[in-house]
Amino acid sequence: MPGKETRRLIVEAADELFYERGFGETSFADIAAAVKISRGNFYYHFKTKDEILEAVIEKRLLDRIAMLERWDEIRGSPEDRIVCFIKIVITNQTKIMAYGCPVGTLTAELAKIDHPASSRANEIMALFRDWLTRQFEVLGCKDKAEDHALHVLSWSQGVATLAQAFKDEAFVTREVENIVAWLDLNARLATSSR
Amino acid sequence: MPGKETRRLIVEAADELFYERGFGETSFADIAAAVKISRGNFYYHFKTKDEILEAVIEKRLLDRIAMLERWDEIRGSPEDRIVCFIKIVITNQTKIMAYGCPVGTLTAELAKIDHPASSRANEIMALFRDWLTRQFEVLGCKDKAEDHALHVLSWSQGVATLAQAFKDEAFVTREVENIVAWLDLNARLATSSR
DNA sequence: GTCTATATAGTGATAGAC
DNA sequence: GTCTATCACTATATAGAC
Repeated sequence: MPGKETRRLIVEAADELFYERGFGETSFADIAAAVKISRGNFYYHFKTKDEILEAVIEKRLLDRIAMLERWDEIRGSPEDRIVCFIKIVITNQTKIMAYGCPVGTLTAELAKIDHPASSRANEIMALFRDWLTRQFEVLGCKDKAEDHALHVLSWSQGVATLAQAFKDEAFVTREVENIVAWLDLNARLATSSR
Repeated sequence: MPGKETRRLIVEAADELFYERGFGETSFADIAAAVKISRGNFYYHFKTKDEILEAVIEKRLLDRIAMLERWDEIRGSPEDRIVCFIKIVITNQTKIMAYGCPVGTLTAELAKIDHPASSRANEIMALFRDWLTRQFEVLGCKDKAEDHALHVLSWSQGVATLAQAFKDEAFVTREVENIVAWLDLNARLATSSR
């Protein structure tokens, strides 16, 4: 069905534009122009701006779930998988330097204006937290698993914010080395105490 | 002169509103309403929205410079002063949970839309970086002073982002304890190697 | 210095032809 | 399912009276 295809294209374009410009600074006209459809047609697929935001958040959630499942399927230790997460800041460095972290900047923007979809956006952040917690649990960090998860997540947000502000590649590399060393230390501590 | 007073009130109100709602989501009408003046009068003091943004950034810079100078004047070690910086996330916890870090969220918003004042806003971030670098230098962390400065700054941004997303007070407290322990360790290493 | 009135452009959203 | 035309509203910004 070609109708669903247009809808998919709209969500895809909105996803990019919300990331690159922010939700508030992106207009229906911007999205319609990107998909090359009229503004009128736009409203056949989405009645309100909040509706398209909800669709974008849903897409982002599903994308991240798929990514984490791929990492789970990779043979390897939970430590390897946490390193996968850490290295996102290097993999996506160029985009992060330009637009920040897609998850962090959206949750911050929606929380600021107290938008109804704010809690929905937070689910993406919570998804990462819970996935990281599980990895640290498997690693053997029983009672500290969630603390460590939040620490790594918080670290990634801080690095993304400063990468965007200073565009300093060496800083990102150095911080990745530091946090991987921290992870190694905790992994060894957890293994030895078993 | 009462003219300067109105201008000051406008900048003060804009500063708050830009923090609480973001720059893009704050209109002249919002600011005028907060100061209780007409929109027309507003334009006597500021010709464009960028002009008031520049004034707000200038005010924020001066406010932070004054804060750091107060800390510098406090008798105590550079370690004590870095702890002052670290504890901002506790001092301003309530506001951070609602609106994030005023410095981090503004730099992120302006960088995203590639606003002309983006680099000006980054100066506030750079001010903290340079001040922290100086503290670490005095502490004796010669070649690692700036690395450590960026690490602490990045840490604060990460904590602010997650505090806003999860509103988890225990997380903030725990992270402060961790980074203070990290600072203590580095301070002792630097002192012993002198 | 402050006001009211207004110009102009853009926003989200709707109606109806094809 | 896609379009054009249009609505009501809000935004930044200006002109001119007081």
